[in-house]
Amino acid sequence: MRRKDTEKHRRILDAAVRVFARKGFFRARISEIAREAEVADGTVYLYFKNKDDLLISIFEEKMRDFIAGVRTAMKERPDARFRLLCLIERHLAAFQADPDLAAVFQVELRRSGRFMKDYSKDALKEYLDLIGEVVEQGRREGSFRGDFPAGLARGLIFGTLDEVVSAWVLSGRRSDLTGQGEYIADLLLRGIRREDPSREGP
Amino acid sequence: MRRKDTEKHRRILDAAVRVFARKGFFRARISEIAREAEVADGTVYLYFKNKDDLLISIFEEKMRDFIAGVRTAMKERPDARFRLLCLIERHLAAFQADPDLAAVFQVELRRSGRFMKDYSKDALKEYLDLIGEVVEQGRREGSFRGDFPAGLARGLIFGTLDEVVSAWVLSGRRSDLTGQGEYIADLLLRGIRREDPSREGP
Amino acid sequence: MRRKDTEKHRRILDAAVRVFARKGFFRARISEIAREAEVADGTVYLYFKNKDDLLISIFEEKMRDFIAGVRTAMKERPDARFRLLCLIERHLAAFQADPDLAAVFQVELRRSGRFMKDYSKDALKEYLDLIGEVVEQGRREGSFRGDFPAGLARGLIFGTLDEVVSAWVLSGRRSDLTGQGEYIADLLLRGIRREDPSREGP
Amino acid sequence: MRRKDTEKHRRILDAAVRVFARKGFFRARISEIAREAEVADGTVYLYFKNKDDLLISIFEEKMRDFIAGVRTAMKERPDARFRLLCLIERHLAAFQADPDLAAVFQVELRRSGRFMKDYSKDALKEYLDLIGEVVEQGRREGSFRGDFPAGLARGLIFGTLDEVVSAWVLSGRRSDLTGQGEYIADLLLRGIRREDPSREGP
DNA sequence: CATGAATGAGAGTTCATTCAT
DNA sequence: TATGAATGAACTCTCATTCAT
Repeated sequence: MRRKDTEKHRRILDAAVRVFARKGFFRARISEIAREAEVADGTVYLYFKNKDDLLISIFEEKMRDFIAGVRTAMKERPDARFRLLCLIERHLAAFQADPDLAAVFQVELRRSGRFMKDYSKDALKEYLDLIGEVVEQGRREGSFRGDFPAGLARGLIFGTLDEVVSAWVLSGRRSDLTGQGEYIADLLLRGIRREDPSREGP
Repeated sequence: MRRKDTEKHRRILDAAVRVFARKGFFRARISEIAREAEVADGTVYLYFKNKDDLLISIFEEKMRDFIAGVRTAMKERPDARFRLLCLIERHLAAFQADPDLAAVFQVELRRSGRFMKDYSKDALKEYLDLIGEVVEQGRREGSFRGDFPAGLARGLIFGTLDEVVSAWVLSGRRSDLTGQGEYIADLLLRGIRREDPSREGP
Repeated sequence: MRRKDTEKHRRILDAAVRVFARKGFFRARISEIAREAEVADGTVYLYFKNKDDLLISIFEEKMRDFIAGVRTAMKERPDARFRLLCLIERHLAAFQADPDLAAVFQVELRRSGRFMKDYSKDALKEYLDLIGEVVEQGRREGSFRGDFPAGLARGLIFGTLDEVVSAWVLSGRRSDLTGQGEYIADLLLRGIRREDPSREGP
Repeated sequence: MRRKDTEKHRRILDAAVRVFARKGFFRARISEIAREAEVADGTVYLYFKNKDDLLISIFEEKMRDFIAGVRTAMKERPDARFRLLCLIERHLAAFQADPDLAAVFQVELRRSGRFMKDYSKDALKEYLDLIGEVVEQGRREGSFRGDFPAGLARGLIFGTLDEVVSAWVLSGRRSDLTGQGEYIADLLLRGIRREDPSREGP
């Protein structure tokens, strides 16, 4: 029964992502999400409080899974620079693999700042914290610069990734997103890595 | 009477921009737009066919004014490179000056591709044509490269500007948009200008 | 100015008959009536209190003209039987000559008994009285039977005519209405005329 | 659950008949129909597409029931002449038993020919076909004349019944409708029956 | 847990009527 | 008088949400 719950919950959430991406939040109908999830309309309300909660849950649950995935993957890479590269690649890959999710994250969730501000602070903050941890580690290890606020580096990294994905979504998701990972990593690392002292030598 | 018509039309359109930006298209209520324009609900329908038409009209009328402004300003600058710089600066300045308009253009109008595809082709095409004219001029004058499709240059210029503005809107419209004009112009010109032959000399 | 008033009043009333016949009372728009009468919307309200009043006025004014016409025509025919024939023929001819008016009288005015009951009693009563006068005259002259209530004869005559016209309207106004006058007159007269005593003689 | 569906559907339809008869189609409010059917406003739209569909459904469903009833009753009467009498009596009785239905059929449904022409052709045609079948049978049996188009007899029968009911409705539904059945049957049969050959004998 | 029929608040829109010009 | 732009009440219809089964 537990498993069944989880499975139905997941089906509804995934159906919601597809319908929100296809129709936009307001044009999406609960009945259409229910039909696509192959449950009754009322069942949606056994798993989610209301339509808004469905949107927020998409954000929080997908973020939680994503963050957990990034943490796991990063464990295998001790070096902060590689951990950052890993994070960047996973960020891009996650959206490239699920363009509907990308549409919902980059467009629907931003529509009215209310969602981000009122409800979804925690999941976003956890992601920002994860980025912050990598930056902090890089500083401790001496590979990242320490001469500017750590929050700035965190914002730079997240902001760049976010803008790249938004541009990709708004441009019709035609180009290759993951292919840009290396360039972005290179660009970002040039900005935040400590200048190689060996280059300064005589 | 003519002036009054125009003035009320303008008041409703501007109120719609504000309300659409604040609430999003779907959360916006005709009654709120009417109240903000200080007219009766029914008056909105004397000037616009329906709620959708209000959104489309914002696009078309603002675009028309913007394009007319760019054309006028460009007349004073004979050189294609300066004309391009002028266009870039005006594009950024227009949105910076009216952040609500930016929100409507970059987010609301994209929601369902239908608007752009079904209704607002003409106004957008006219802008793309204007950009195309500048490219064409630059090629005739010999200052722009001619070794790739003209449409590509046009798309590069519009796409870059559009992405920059979208990123600015989605990031909360905090940064300075016009300040980026020179960099963008520099970047774009590096891509499309003809290599200076004098630098290749002995 | 008096003439102008009258002329505009008439134009609006005639336009209303046409539009009511074409669209039905509820689908008819004041703006359409005004356009068809070539006056401004507001002008309609200088001559009629409101939309209902327009319908009632059609009934009352057309009835008044019709009754006046019947009275004039009847004066030339001293005999009650010929007067009745005259009335019948004019009743049918009036509607045949103006099918739009027929549609309004037989359908729109009946829709909700309210009009007939609340507003238009007088004009209708005057017509019933006119019929009653003819019946009364026939009785005095000895040509009509006197052995049943006068009101019954009046009702028989009006009811028959009304039913014939209604059937004609509802059937699409295709057949010839006036052509039925003689048969109707014959039918009615057989019912109400005094049996010819000469036939009873030995 | 099936029974409940059917029962609510029926309640709404019957309430609509009453309210349409009382107020006319345009003055009738969905909210009033809902209240009279003891359901919520929205429930009306679970069973009927819109207000127009409600009117059309009244026609089609009542016609279907009526036609089925006539067919059943006619089975017990093998003779075409008695079958026609049966049809006439049921036609009149159906409306006499439900004067509200009569008002809707004879007045509301005719208002704008659109309903009859665009939507309700099938149900009406089925009734005309039923009448046609009786005429055809009478001809085969030799009791009805065969020297004029069959469609004419069908039109005569339906037209007469329709006019009689319309007249009854428009005159306030005061008189006895069913009582006229025999006269109407007699009248119609005199017109379409084959002259009795025995009367012609020597 | 699951269902889906029922609910009813609330939206966009129309159009009879008014009134400043 | 005549106008027609402006009004806003009132309508139909949608759809998120509930709850008896």
